[in-house]
Amino acid sequence: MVDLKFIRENPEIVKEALKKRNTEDDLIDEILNLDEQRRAFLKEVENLRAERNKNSNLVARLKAEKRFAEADSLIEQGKEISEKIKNLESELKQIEEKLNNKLLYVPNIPDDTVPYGKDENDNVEIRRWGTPRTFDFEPKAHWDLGPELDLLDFDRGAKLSGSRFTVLKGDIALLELALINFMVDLHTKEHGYRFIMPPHLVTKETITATGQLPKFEEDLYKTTVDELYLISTAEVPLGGMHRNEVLELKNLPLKYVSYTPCYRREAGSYGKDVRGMIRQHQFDKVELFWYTTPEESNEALETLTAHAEKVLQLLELPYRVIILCSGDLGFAAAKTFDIEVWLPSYNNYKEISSCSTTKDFQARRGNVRYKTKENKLEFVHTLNGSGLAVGRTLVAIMENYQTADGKIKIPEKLIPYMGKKYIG
RNA sequence: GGAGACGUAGCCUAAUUGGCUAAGGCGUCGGUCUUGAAAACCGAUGGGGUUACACCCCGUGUGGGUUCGAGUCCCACCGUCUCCGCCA
Repeated sequence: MVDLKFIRENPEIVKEALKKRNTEDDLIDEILNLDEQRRAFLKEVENLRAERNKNSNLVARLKAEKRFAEADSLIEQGKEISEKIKNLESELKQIEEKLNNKLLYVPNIPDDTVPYGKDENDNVEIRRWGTPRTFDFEPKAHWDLGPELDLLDFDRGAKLSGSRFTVLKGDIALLELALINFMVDLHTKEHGYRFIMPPHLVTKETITATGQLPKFEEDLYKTTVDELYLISTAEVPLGGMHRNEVLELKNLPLKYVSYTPCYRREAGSYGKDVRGMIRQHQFDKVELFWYTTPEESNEALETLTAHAEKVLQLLELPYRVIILCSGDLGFAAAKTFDIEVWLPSYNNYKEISSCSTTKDFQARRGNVRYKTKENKLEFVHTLNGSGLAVGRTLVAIMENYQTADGKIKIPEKLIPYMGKKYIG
């Protein structure tokens, strides 16, 4: 959530930010208008409340002095005041609800260092690592290789659950588990994260705090009976854990790593990545999440991104890092680095991690604060990043590590987790 | 699922049968003192309205209600604990 006060005082900056995101509409003017109405009503209500308070205090004093007749006449006056307050309050409440709802639809303001751009074509490459392998045979895409080796079963995935579901079988399922363990080990033992296993079903309040609701309801799976939402990323429970809490400065930064499946309806991605298991309704992801101070959050984004990159380096998978331009930035993010891994089947780099700072955007929505050295309560900054998307890592290994005789070599670092050097 | 107890500020704990300003402690920050620290003492320590101050409003799990007036009374919901039931 963007600070209402900030919008009020800097409407042009906020409008400009929205324009850079291609989300220009009259949202800001509506908010300013509602805010003005709200404050006008508030003033009136507060004056009446002050009058009521004065009145009832006087009643108490008169009664104590046994001046009952005078008290009775004040009680009559009090009734009238209360009636007025009641009416105004209900109008005020309606305005406030409208205002708050609008505020939840305002995306985060891009950081100054975010390049201006319209869409993904304007993202800027920052660095590359590794060199894509040159094959002395025709490499197969994972959607061919997987079924041929009876490791990926797209047909049965579709039979069980429809399109964009896949069954992982045998060694490839074990490789998925190995990857999860490998990533969690790295982040907990080398990078100092605390491992968290959160619920996968969360309340509306929780998923609103991280920014998936209310704007992206159509992308979420929702249970009907209890109105719980399936998480679309572990960012949701990790970012919701400290909702309405005050964190201790000495405990910051809090660094959490989590493994969860992620459930996404992928509404609006029809025709995108339809082959194979690049884009699924359910996929595993190891997620990194930070709670930190405003002073340290810029550097934290670099560190978090480096932690995600480390996974690819250890697996010796070529990748590049790009910074998202303003037009491609996610709703809650102020700045995002995407890590893209080399995929032979795409003959290109493909997103495997997205590392973002939301600054105080999520903390404001979730009311997560900390006490500064000066003893002030302030919103923390939150960051999140995939470390990594496990399914896509699996695909990258299958494609990049395939052999001429149609097998898959296991990356050096994963051999201890797999107990073998080849599968297939 | 059933029964009971409970929910107060960053934390812990008070508040006659509804009545003036939610008291006190701890922690934290600032100050006095000190070579430095501790102790002691003083002050500060939720949100909002007002350009800012003065001032005012709100804030006792959430939302309603009763009342001139609600931490206190009533209703619903959420959560925690205890016991019972069911269950991998």
